[in-house]
This record gives sequence, C-alpha cells and structure tokens, in this order.
Amino acid sequence: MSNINLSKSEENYLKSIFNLSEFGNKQVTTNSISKILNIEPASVTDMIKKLSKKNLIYHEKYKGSTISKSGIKIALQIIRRHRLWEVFLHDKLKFKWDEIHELAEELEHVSSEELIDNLDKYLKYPKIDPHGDPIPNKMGEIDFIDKISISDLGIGEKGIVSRIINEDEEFFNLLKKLDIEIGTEIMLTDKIEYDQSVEILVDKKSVIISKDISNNIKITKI
Amino acid sequence: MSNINLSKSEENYLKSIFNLSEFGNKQVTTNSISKILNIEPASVTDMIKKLSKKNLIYHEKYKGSTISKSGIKIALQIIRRHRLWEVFLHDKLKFKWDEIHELAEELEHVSSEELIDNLDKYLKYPKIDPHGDPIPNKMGEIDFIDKISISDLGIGEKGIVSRIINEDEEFFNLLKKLDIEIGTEIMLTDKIEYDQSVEILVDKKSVIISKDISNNIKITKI
DNA sequence: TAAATATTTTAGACAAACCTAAAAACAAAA
DNA sequence: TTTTGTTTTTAGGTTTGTCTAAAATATTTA
Repeated sequence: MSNINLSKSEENYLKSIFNLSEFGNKQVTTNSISKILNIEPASVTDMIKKLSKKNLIYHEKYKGSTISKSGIKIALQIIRRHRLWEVFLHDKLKFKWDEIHELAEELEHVSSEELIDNLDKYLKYPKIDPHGDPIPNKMGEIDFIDKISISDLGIGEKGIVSRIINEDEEFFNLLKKLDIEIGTEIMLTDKIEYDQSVEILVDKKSVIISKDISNNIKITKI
Repeated sequence: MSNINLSKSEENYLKSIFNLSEFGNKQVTTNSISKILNIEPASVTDMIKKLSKKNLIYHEKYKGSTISKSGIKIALQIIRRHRLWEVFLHDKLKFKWDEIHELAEELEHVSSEELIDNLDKYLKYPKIDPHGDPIPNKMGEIDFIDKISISDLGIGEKGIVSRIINEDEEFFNLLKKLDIEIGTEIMLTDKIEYDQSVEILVDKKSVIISKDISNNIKITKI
C-alpha cells in the first residue's frame, strides 16, 4: 500500500525535507528547502501544497512543514536507492568517492523495487555507502550510526572518513598529502597522552596527527 | 561537439525515428512514430519541429522525416546505453530477458558518458545484448549483425534467439515447452534432408523441430 | 510596542510535453 | 477528375514544475 508513484521533483523535495528534519523530528522551513534545492521559495510553497495533499508532509501556513510517517518511509526508500547506487558506482565501476553523488542523484529516481532488491543482493547487502553513511534495508530500517571524530576511537578501532569539518584550502591539501578522503578507512593505533595527538593507520601507512586535525575529521565507526 | 543535452522525451523520439528509419536510410512517417510511442500525431508534429530545429532530423511538411548524421550519432549512443544496461541487468542482477527492456528504458536516460564507459569496461566490452542485438561502441560503430533463421545455420554453428516471427498463443506455448525464449543460445547439430527439419541443442537438450518452426525463430549468429 | 526587516504565500506567467478538434494536404477510388 | 478517405498540421487547451512581483504574515530591533 501507499506505493504512490512520485515524480522526480516530488522525490527530491521529500528527500530534502527528510534530511532537513533530522529523521523526522524537526519542523522544516520553506526557506531552508528553497536553499537546499536551489528553487525559489514561491515554488517550494507550491510543492509543499502538493505533498501535503498526498499526506506525505503536514504543513501549517507560515509556520513550517513536518514529514509524515508515510513520507519518512518513502524518503528512506529513496535514500536506500541512492546509497546502493553509490556502492555500485564506487566498488564495481571504480568511480572516486567525490564523483558518485551526482550520478546516484539520477539513478535513484529509477524506481523499481525489484531492481533495487536485486542490486542490494548483488552488492551483498552492504550496510554503509562509500561515504560511511548507513543504507536503509528493504523495510526502511536503518542502523543509526553516530559520526564521531577520529580522536573518539579506541586503540585498534576502525572507521570510515565521512565528513571534513574544516573546509579550508590548506586543510584539503593536508588531507591530500595524508591520502585521506571521504570513504578512506582509518584505524587508530595509538593515543599520545602528551598532547592528545593520535597515531593512525591509513592505507597501510602509519602517521601521527595532532588533536586539532583529528577533531576536524569525522568518521563512521565500523 | 554536438553533445547537446536532450530531454528524456527527445531521446525517445530520436531513438524511435532511428529504429523506424532502418539505420537512417528510410523516411519516417508521423503516424508510424505516433503508433510506436503511443502519442497522438499532433504531438508528434510538435516534437518533429523541435528536433528539426536542432538539426537532428530533416522534415518536409506532409512528407515525412529523415534522421540526420548527428541524429544517428546520438541515437546510437542511446541504444548503446540501453543495451549495456540490459547486459548488466541480465548478467549481473539476474533478471530474465523479458524483464530487462522496461528497466533499461529508464536507465538509458541517465546520460553520463563516463558512467557508460565504466559500465562497458566492467561488463568486459560485450558485443551483443541478451536479446542478441549488437552494442554500438564508444564511437557509435556497430557490428552489423544479420538476423537469420535457425535453418540458415550450418551444422555445429551457434546463435542466440533474437526474434519470434509467429506471435500466436500456441506458438508461444510450443516455445515454452522447448525452453526457447529470446536470448536462448542454440546450436544446430543436424539437418534432416527429408523434410528440412533441423536438430538443435537447447540448454543441453537435443530436439528436432520442423522447417516451419525453425523459420519462425530468428537468431543472431555468434 | 511600533517600525523595520524576514519569511512565506498568493497571483499571474511561462516552457515542456502532452491533448482534442478542426483545417489543410495528399492519396485512392469511382 | 472529382469525390472520398486518410494523414498531417494548425490552433487552442491542460498539467507539471518552475519563475517574478507583490501581498500577507511573522520576527527582530530600536
């Protein structure tokens, strides 16, 4: 039931509203949707009316929108499709982590449940995508994975780099030198008490990074 | 050059016009396009004007449309995408031959050249799709493969079933009993002179089929 | 708390890709 | 060669998803 066929636009709005709502808990403003999708607020209002009529979101005039139970369910399916395609593009077609998002944005709208289930099976039911984000299963269940800093790892624990906080040019250069990028697997091998630097293993190479650097790299524990 | 981004609709029209034109040689009528795409002739006329303005087809009022050089080039790329996705769906995701067309119709419109080239590489540069139709390469070059009848094979030669001429219910039932469907590999093992029946090997089973039956099954020689 | 500023909604327009109904052009048959 | 029938085009309309400009509401600040 409730497997309405949504247009590409409707799906994109729903996904954005879900993402902005922090798992459905927060009210989302028209302006924030507008900014994320790069669409004028007036147009967003139109779509909000449409999604409301389909009971995928609730909307109170001039206040904001809340995603509904069925809206969440569909959003999670779209996210599932997106992340499975990302795994495929990265693991099988050998795209780099920073090239897969855009392509998955297109592929996610090819909405055949059988296609996605077969893809899931083919990829051996992956739990996370190449960015370290969790993949909802067929039922929309999702392993809640906290993003932590490298320094939060215990010795011997592993994680996948999933977000860079500091977006400065220099910081990116540093990461490049360290061979660290989104999707890179990292193991913490030692903690230096003196200044809280940490020793990590990246791509079989061991390096020591300062507390400041490790705090700026978010990971998903695996 | 000339890598204009076409809409899904424009791509579908172009592909249909190419297919109807028999490799670009024939003039195509508005009505035939209308029938294939299930779109009213008036709408087809609109799109013909649009594609003409983009120099993808030539159109003479009340006469018909001819696909241009650049139109053919693009059509072949769309066909390439379609057939590569079909190979993926069939070989990797284990879809049956009769389920892949519809899905490939959607996937073919995700138009990233890099995506398709990587997919091609991943699939090890296949020459034919699961229906036995040839796959154009990156340059749009296509191995011209003649579809012949089973009875045109020599002894010991193999082919892939690519078209069923007789579309009667009974004929389909017969094929089902023989385990023959589009994509099935067949080897001709003997020709019986007496009534021109042929002995073929299907799925490790040997059967003898009449001349009439073998004439109604088109194959692609491999 | 009143004025100034932000946000959100309404109103009206537009392009893309369809449609129906009617006119124009062409083809076939009497 | 005129009539009849078919095909194609034109004209005008609809829906989807966007836009801009202006009005309505909410929020911030003085």
